[in-house]
Amino acid sequence: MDKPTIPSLEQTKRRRGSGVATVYDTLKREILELRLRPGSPIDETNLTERFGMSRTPIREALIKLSGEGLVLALPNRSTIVAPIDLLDLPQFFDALTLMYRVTTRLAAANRTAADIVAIRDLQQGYAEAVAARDVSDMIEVNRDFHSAIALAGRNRYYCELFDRLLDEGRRLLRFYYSSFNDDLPPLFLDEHEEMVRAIEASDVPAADRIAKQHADQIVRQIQAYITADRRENGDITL
Amino acid sequence: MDKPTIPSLEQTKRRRGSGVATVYDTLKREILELRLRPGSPIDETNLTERFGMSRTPIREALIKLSGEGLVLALPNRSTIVAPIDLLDLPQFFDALTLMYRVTTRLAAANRTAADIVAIRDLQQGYAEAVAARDVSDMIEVNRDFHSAIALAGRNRYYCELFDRLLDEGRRLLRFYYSSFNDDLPPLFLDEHEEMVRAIEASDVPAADRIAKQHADQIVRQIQAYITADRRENGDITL
DNA sequence: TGTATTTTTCGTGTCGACATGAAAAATATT
DNA sequence: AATATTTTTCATGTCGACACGAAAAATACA
Repeated sequence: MDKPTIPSLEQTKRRRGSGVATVYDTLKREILELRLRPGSPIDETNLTERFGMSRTPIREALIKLSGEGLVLALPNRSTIVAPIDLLDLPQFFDALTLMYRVTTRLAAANRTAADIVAIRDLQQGYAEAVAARDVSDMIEVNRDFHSAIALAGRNRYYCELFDRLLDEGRRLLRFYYSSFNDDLPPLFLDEHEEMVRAIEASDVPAADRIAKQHADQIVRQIQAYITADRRENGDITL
Repeated sequence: MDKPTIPSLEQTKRRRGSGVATVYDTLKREILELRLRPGSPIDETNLTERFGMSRTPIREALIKLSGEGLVLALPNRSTIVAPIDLLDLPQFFDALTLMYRVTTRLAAANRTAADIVAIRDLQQGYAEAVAARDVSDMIEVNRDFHSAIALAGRNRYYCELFDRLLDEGRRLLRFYYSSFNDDLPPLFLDEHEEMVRAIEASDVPAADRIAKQHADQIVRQIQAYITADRRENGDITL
């Protein structure tokens, strides 16, 4: 098994303080893209060789990731990539739906012209990813799109929780789409467009309605996948 | 100025792994109780002497605290205790109110008998703190009371955000009550009692209504304090 | 042969020390 | 005297090494 990309073997003497950031960003991305399998152990000593730095900055990056729930630190034992617990899904869906609604409402109420530009930009990027049939990009841009909406709502508490949920959702979506390798995931372009229009029009009730509808649709899709009967030997004669 | 309590000068060789936990717990408590003033710098070397341990575990504790927003790490400069930004208050109140409602609703829907016992226990503790006129205890037990309700709601995402908000609220309440040294803060005993009853009766609409009412009252009180006219020389003849 | 006990392995938790860069102090300049 | 520049200070960022403890391997025992 080949290791995920080694980010910098060139020992060009990193900027002071960039060590933790590098490890943090790299690992976070790999975790969210499921390149690090949920539940798999993370060995500090390995990372030492991989990133070409001492254990201290690696350790600090892991602690930060642990604070965000992306890894799980087992005392005196190796840290592991946060498992995806399917039993937590109902909680997750509930929180996700609420945050979709609250952030979209607030965005409709508080958005500035600059916010609209940023949101439209990301919506455009999403459309391009859809056109290019690039599932990876679609997932990532979709996340950024909703995060930008939350940002326009101007509530850092919601932003933080929502970002965490969206990240967790990214892992779920990866999990979900990985089984439809050639199939394109459903396109949210229309709903996104409606959402942006409601925000731009400062129409809070409409924003709330569309957010709820959007959340419901996503939840339904993931649920459908999870509960799908994937037994391949169900029909054989015994 | 005397330093806050030195927790362990006895060098009884702490258990492995307890270092970070000690520093984390101690600092967190001191921050929430405003014994460490918001915005004041935290010197790692000082803590080294104070806790009698190397900088590594202290550093890791600070990183954890930073992840929870309790301290702010300035790159290449000293970490500071998270400032209380009064401009963030509207956001804070909005999120707090929503979380009060959501967690209380969920508690009414999902509580077990054991949850009720735990909640009643804390309610009892709050009553005792009120009777003893111990403001510190009141603030702390009040926080635990609502946290227990959230726990009964069985949604870890809400629990996490709510705990953070309650912690931040603890600092605000401390700030608030510190100016009424001998005055007792308003007693929420009745509202708490109503809340527990709604949860016990699994009455979601009632739980929601009381939670909202409770939140509104707290918000109004803090707002009243903040906007209070504290000019002491307003009436002098000039 | 299967289970209990000891030994070994090896990764984490902690330590002391050095390097770096930002703030403060000291000096030079107008 | 006031400002600009250099020097010094010192806390942070990073490093390599040791210690402890848990899992795994090896051994003893039934």
